[in-house]
Amino acid sequence: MRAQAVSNTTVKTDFAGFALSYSPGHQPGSYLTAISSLQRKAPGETLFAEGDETNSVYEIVRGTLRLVKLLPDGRRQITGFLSAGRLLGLAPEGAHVYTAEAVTEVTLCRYGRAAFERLIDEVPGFARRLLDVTSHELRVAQDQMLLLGRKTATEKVASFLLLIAEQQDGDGTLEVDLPMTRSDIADYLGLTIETVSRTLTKLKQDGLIALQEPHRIKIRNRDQLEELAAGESGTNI
Amino acid sequence: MRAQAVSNTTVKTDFAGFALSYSPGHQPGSYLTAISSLQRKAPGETLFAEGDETNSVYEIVRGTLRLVKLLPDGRRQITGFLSAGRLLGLAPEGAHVYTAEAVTEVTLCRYGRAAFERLIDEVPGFARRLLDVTSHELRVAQDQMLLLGRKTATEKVASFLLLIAEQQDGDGTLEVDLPMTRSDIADYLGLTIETVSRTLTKLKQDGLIALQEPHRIKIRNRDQLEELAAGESGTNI
DNA sequence: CGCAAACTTGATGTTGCTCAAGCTAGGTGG
DNA sequence: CCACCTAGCTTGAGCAACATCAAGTTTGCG
Repeated sequence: MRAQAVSNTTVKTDFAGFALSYSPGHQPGSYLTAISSLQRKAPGETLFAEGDETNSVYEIVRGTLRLVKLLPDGRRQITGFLSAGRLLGLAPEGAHVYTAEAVTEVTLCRYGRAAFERLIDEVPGFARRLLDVTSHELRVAQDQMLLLGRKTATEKVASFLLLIAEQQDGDGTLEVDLPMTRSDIADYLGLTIETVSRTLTKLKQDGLIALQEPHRIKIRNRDQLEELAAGESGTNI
Repeated sequence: MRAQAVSNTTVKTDFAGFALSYSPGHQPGSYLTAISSLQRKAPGETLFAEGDETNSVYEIVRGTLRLVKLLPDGRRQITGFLSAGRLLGLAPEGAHVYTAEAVTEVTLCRYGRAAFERLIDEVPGFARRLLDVTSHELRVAQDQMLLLGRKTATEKVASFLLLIAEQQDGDGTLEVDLPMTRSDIADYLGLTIETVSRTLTKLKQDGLIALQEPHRIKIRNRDQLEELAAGESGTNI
């Protein structure tokens, strides 16, 4: 594995950029393509499963992953969709607590856990950077708890669309690409496929979004969508 | 503020112990009572509110806090109950993303943010320790997402009782103290007060728990409660 | 002892789930 | 190149879990 063999100085620089990749406006993959421990996964493939030993840390170079938790009878909760620049596999306990699966074709950069751990302890400021990144993820997780526990189906779907829109462009277009299936969206929002579909149809009928193809939506009335997502109950028609 | 004025060496030792306080079996408060920046909150009092500037970091010495997120119309989600040894206020963004309120009488140790930040950067291994703690919190948050999104009311309540039982003793007794109200439990589980009450009554009737006083329950059949909590749908009578 | 807040219990209502059918699109083989 | 076939999406009808509304009851504090 190249990441482990590489000289300390080189790795240090890479990892520093790597951690910085969480800041807004970074260029995904630009600092990583130079490193050779790249890996690919086809849509639907599993990167690692819940319970697996954690012996690697990954950064996503391109594509989208989903993090999945399952109940014994098959009920599924997706705790997040990760795309370029995101880090995963950094579990201090010995085992992964979720399954990571490719949504689209995914390119990843893989690091040996031992080497990665060593860097955390040795590279000044690196642990701090990871702490900030993880704290941010925790904040996002808390927002998601509010969504799952207290928002209505419409509010959930509106929040989801805005979340995806935000992490895709940030600026003008408002054309949003949904690489995941309705089933994935449902399991992310704690709903069923049918409810997601009906809700999207309703948002379309109300003129808040356009839905040409199932995986391509356009936000037509961002303000109203944001009011819905925020849960200002007055707006819930 | 004493924490900021204290010599570097002293603070370093305190904070190291502080971070270590997350390991199982620590003695809450033992290393902190020596530091004078202690603070008390009566039940119901607010430590800080969502949106407030983050200018302090706190460790709980004694008592229980709840972390609250609100929707504009008043719907409430509790993202966690924290007790002795837990750290809060460590938000890398400038503002708190939840409100922290005392459930019971609470004693806290307060640190100035600037001093705390300095320590993260200067004390070797401290950032790493905080990273591990935060990663663990993230793992717990993901479990809670599974609960909120996919578990039934009975499964939620069973999970909650076991969670509280676990963080209270760990060993034999199985007598659990619930310092929070039904309303708090409901807002933690994404349910209503009535559903929580009915579910507890049902668990009592089925002989899984005993409920002498509203805030004191006894686990009578841990195995079956655990099956319920895990969501093995067969067991859901 | 009295009072307010919290809890329990019951009757009814509604959101979102389940079950069921049809539709659409993309990929494959003739 | 077209037709089929399958996975995914949409739509509809009925249902169930949990919410809401409404009393009562208990608890614990002053």
